[in-house]
Amino acid sequence: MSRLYTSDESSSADQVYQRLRRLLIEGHYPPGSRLVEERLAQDLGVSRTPVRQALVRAAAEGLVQIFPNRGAVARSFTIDDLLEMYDLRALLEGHAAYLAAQRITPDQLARMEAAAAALEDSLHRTFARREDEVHFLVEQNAVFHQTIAEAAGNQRLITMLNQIVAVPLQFRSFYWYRAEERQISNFFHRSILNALILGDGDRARAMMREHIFYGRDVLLQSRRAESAAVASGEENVP
Amino acid sequence: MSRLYTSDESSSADQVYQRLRRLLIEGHYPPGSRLVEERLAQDLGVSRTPVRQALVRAAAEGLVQIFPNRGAVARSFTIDDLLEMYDLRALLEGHAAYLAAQRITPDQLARMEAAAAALEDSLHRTFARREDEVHFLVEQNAVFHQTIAEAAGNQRLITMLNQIVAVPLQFRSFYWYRAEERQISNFFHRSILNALILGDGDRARAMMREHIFYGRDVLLQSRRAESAAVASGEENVP
DNA sequence: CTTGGAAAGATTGTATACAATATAGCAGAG
DNA sequence: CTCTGCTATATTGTATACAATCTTTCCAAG
Repeated sequence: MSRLYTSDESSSADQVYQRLRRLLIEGHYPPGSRLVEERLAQDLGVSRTPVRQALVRAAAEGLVQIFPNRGAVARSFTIDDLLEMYDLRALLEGHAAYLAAQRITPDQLARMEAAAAALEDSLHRTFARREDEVHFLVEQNAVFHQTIAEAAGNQRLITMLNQIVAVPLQFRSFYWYRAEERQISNFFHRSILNALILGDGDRARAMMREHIFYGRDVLLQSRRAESAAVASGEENVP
Repeated sequence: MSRLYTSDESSSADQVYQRLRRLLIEGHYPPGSRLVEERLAQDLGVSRTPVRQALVRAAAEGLVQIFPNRGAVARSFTIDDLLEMYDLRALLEGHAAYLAAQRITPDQLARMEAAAAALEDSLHRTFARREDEVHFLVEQNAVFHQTIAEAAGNQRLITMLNQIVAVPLQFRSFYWYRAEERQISNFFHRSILNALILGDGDRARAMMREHIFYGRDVLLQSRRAESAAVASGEENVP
């Protein structure tokens, strides 16, 4: 029997899905907005067929909600939703850190070290646009966390984390605004890194959990401030 | 704006997905077999369009693998895959049990009690067909575990557990064959139940983890026996 | 002025047709 | 006899057409 491809999935209207996902995460199609298939098809330059598949997939991932005969809506997150997700994230990433402590390779450690250093340096750098800065920070942060998941050596854990972390950036970007929070975040990164170097899984888990709960609290704080602002007369759905 | 439906998803070719899922879990279309769209369409009495969507969804859930331009295959699980899944299941269900200890309602406890009792009684009952027995046991067991997930009060946790537990029954059914293992399993159920009644989250988690690891070990043992049998000249893919 | 209901419009759900791609089988050269 | 390349077949991927369903609008009755 001829060998089937080893790769999971790639190329073609899988790209439609990737683009849709990106659009959702980056905040075009804001939470709560309707996702009319024809419109998406035109935006992405394809027919409705691949769009539909992408929507089904995004729904399975929790990024959109599909109401039968009524269409898809970019998922909106209540505060309770965010609490649930962060709770699971702490559980899963904490576990990932625990596992990683016993298996991480020097190469992976180096990658994490580089990401942590980049985040620290960025405090003293200036960027052309605020957007660029946020993008850079989000990316380096993703490298740090994804490397841990990778080092844990559990493919399904990686998949689950990708699902959980796929919350629209909109909700997370403010996180990177203030210097104080970034410094604390950097401190957590260093603590986690140290624990991993020492092979101390318990400590790595504990620090990772605290790191994530800290992020959650910052998010909720700003979320509350935002909803207060909205309550005073600001609208975001056309 | 008129209120959108609260229900998540139901009715229509969502049913195609449910049926496909069932077929996969129950072992028609055994692991590794090709899932040709047209054939599935005929089997289910619809066109390829809804079948394709169901396949995409099943792929997102990990039940099938889709190879671009080459079609879908009922996912086959290596021993490592099973280890990964049980590791996560212990983590997630353990956490669910921990959370449930603080929030479970008398009604939910009663449901679990009934399921546990049904599993105990079944040891002394006779069924018309072995199949019926396995079906009954799997169902009661599902009630027990799903109620805990429900009591944990985290919707996303429920979703994730559904994904993890969706391993083809084929792999799990043997689990119910021997009386000794069933007795031990029942004992774990009672231990978990007690911990929940007492509101002791730590113990509930610990017992749940052991329960799941025990199931894993039984599974792996029989899996190894089975693969030894296959090695001696038995084929299952036409 | 509000409410009920029917018709028009918009959008989703499914089937089918066709294009793109991979697989298998066969022929011919080495 | 084996290996390479070409053609035929099977299957997937996408677009489009039409049916089913929901939403909105408008008008009449209360």
